[in-house]
Amino acid sequence: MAIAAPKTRRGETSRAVILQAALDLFQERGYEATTMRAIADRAAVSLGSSYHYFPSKEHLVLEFYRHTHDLHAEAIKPLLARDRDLAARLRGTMRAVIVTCEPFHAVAGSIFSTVANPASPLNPFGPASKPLRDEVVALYAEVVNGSESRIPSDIAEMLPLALWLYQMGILYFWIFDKSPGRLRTLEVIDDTTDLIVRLISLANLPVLRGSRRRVLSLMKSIVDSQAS
Amino acid sequence: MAIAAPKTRRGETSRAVILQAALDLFQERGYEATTMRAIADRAAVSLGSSYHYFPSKEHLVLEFYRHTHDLHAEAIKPLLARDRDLAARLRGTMRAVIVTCEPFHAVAGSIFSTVANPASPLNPFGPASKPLRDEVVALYAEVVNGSESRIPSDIAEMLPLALWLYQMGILYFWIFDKSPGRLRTLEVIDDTTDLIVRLISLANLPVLRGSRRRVLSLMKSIVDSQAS
DNA sequence: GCTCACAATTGAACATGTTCAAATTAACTG
DNA sequence: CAGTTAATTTGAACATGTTCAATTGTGAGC
Repeated sequence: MAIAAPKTRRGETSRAVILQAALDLFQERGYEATTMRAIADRAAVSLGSSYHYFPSKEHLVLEFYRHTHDLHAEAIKPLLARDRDLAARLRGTMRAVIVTCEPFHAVAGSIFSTVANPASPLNPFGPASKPLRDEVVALYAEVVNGSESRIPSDIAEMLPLALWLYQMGILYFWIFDKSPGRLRTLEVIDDTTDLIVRLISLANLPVLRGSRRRVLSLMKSIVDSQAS
Repeated sequence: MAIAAPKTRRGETSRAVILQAALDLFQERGYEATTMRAIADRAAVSLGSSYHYFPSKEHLVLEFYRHTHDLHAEAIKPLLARDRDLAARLRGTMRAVIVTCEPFHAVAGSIFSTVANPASPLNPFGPASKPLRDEVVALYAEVVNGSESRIPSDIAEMLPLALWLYQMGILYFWIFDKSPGRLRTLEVIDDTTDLIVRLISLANLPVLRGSRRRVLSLMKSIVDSQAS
């Protein structure tokens, strides 16, 4: 799907310059307001050329998404190297998500809806976004595994995927957040990360064993059925 | 938002005929494949006329959504009148959702993404969809209140809204469900409704009191902040 | 029945995502 | 360096959602 990799020096520059123009314009004007013609103009390239490297406008969004992920991964490196407490790691990671995305808040609505569209091959569960999805899930695996908390293996197995979903939920909330400085989202992050860590520790209680087993096997079966 | 109510006999017929054409075509060909021109053609009306009654193609989707809700509400009436067991009521209601929507499965992806778009005024949390949202939440309130289960009032207060969200989650899963007869979704419904009922009853355990309070106050604060 | 304000209707025009066949340029081979 | 192949670039053409000024129909008040 990541069609038409450049085969030439010139091609590489073109691709890069188009992508940069798109990222800039998305940020300046938002997604809908940015036309493919405007992107081509700013990149000093013809309309057709843009389509040579990016099969659709949506594919540029996917690149945008990747861009923010890279920023995010970079931003939390120190935290993950330093802190061993699961709650702190999770909280820091989530805070970094929205801090990283803050410059794009105005655009994020369109981005999100484009990516969430089940009809699009770019949707988060589809094949086209698998590479990026795997990276994000791996990042959460590191958040979990690098902590000193001892997490039961059945939970640890599913947790990264669940946290990836959780991140999407937080982002969706953040998109709607009209509070000054998006402080509301930060509060929600603090509350929910605490809650998650607490629930994980509670999951060992005998009364919760049954539900825990059900939840995990449900998640597992869902993941498996999607994989096929 | 529901712009331009017909003021005339002729106007009413036109609106109805356009809507019917749209619903039919959405079902026959899917959302994207149905052009506004095709709708106008089938309705034997000009392109401009369609826009007189429906400000955009998305608004036709909202009508589509309302249509399925009405079907659903009708379908579960007997169940809600008969059965008093919460698990049964919830399970039946959810099963009816996907049975009702089954004819539209092919279209549902586009519908969902259109409606989920945070940038659209039609998104489920926005003002334009409030009337319908209120109806759906009220329906889940009836599911809960009509049961014989004694549900703590703090939970009962939030539950209908939570179930509305849950329904959207199930629909999202169902859209991706490729299993024959969408049996996978039915299984997931059975599992999750059981789980929900069980968790509600567990919520009275002393160890869970803290988490329960946190979850509910979090939900409440989110709802309140959205309302303003 | 006449008139007039307003509703309803129309279709051309516009903006924008996308496609494609043709032209141009780069890279490689002998 | 000449020639050939493949990558790149181009801009015109297309489809479709949307807008709007102009036209036509309708019904209320006299």
